[in-house]
Amino acid sequence: MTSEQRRPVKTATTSFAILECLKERGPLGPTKLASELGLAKSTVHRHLKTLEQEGFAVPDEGGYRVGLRLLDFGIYARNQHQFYEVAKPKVDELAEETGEKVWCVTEEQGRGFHLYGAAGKQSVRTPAREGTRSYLHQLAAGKAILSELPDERVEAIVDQHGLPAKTPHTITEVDDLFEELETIRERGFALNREEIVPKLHAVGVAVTDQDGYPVGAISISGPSNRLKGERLTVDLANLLLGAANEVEINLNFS
Amino acid sequence: MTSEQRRPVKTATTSFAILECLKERGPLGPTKLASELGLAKSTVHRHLKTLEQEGFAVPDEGGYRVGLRLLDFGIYARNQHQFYEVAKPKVDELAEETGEKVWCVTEEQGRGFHLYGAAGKQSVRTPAREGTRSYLHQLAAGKAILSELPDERVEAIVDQHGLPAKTPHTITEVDDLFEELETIRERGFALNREEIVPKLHAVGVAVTDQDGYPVGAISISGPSNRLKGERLTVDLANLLLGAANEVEINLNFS
DNA sequence: TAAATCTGTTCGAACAGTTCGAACAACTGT
DNA sequence: ACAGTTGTTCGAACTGTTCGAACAGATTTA
Repeated sequence: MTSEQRRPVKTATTSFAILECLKERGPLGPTKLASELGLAKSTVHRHLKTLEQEGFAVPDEGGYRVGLRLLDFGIYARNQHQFYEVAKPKVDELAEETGEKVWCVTEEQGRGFHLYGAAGKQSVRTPAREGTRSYLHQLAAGKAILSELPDERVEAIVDQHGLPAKTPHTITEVDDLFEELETIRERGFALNREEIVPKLHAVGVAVTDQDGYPVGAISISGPSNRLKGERLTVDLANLLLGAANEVEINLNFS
Repeated sequence: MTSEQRRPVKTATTSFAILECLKERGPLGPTKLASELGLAKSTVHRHLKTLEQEGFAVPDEGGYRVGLRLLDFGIYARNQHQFYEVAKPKVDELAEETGEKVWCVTEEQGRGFHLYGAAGKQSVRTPAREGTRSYLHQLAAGKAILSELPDERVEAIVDQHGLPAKTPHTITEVDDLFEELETIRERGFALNREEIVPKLHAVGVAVTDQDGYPVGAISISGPSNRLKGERLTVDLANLLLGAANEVEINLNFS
């Protein structure tokens, strides 16, 4: 589907690489960026000035940082998903009700994107953040989405992105994944037990449109000693199933 | 300060122009984009494929749209501002308390960026959105920020961006602007009376750091027939002044 | 205080990469 | 089935990017 491209626009690619580097390694100047990316100082300099003119990079003490212009684009991208605006109030509600961290996640290009998260009173800090891109098989919400996708789509996604591991519990074999997806389809919700972060558990339920295609998923995550047993697989799971169902109905009338 | 650049990276610029066009004119294909931007179809096609590979553009029915990868960058850019995380809870609180729309805004490259907004119960819909970039002189929050900047910085900003009008009430003369800023400094808060949207009023108060430099501003906006008289210039203004003061204290201890 | 060592910036030439148009393939709708 | 549209591929011309070296400015060291 999204196969390798023959001739990407190399110049644009380096501009993006610079932005990526600014995001990953904090504020940097031309010199450090150049050595980091294996480019000439002057080349990076010219790119930075262009990025600055566009508002995508901003000079800061210690170098350049990612500019707020990108927030404009990012928020716009999020608002395009009607799933976001419908799910958001439900996510807030669930966070309030459960006290845990609640996320809504959607799929794009075979990856999971954290659209919106709400933190309940006793919620723990996780590496996830709004906008974060994750592998679908490493998320409860992601597995819930995968379970509603046609098998050939799942295969294409695995082909493209693989099944990289984050912890010893991450699913890394295709057969295991399909088995897991079958289980999820049977019981209606997905579980995540330390598959992305040690000591972190989660439940996830997919939200589908009228055609049964998954537009996203909602998940609740928290410490493994609190999210276990019946609380996880009955109380929270049922809460989520109800919420997802409501979102589905609201989606069909908007 | 940010003067015209001699030789911008033209190729990168066209990639950005394509993204901008996708944001402004909704999903488009290579053909329409090409005619819109005055480029060859094949050129746009190659750029789109590159953008897709990077996750910045995504194929959709009817063409390409802006990808969620940009949300990742945008949210990161927002999180870099400690003003955001400190002001956010206060903005929520003010929205709850007043029932109106409350924003926190920061300045970057002489423009105002809407970092975060909360909608109170009776709040009205405005063109602003999270991430939106506006001219500082058209916003209550923006004028509050300008009032705390050194005069030469204000002059540089006016030089660079001008004083474009949105309504007949927008300030368009430099002298008027400086007079207004002086008034704002005297009374401590900024007012906006239909200067950006007809029938929309707002109050804004700047938040400064230890050195007195403005890191942003908070504003309350709503319909002109509700935000007027003492409610606007006494009740809401005092509420904002208190909130801004709290944010300033919290900023100094984080 | 001056030398030394960073960093960011400018410039021209060589090369690499982008741009364009035309031709082809894949769809859509009539 | 056909006409009109859109998306895609390809090679050649040329424009624009890349690089290294040299300069200026700032910061640190002796």
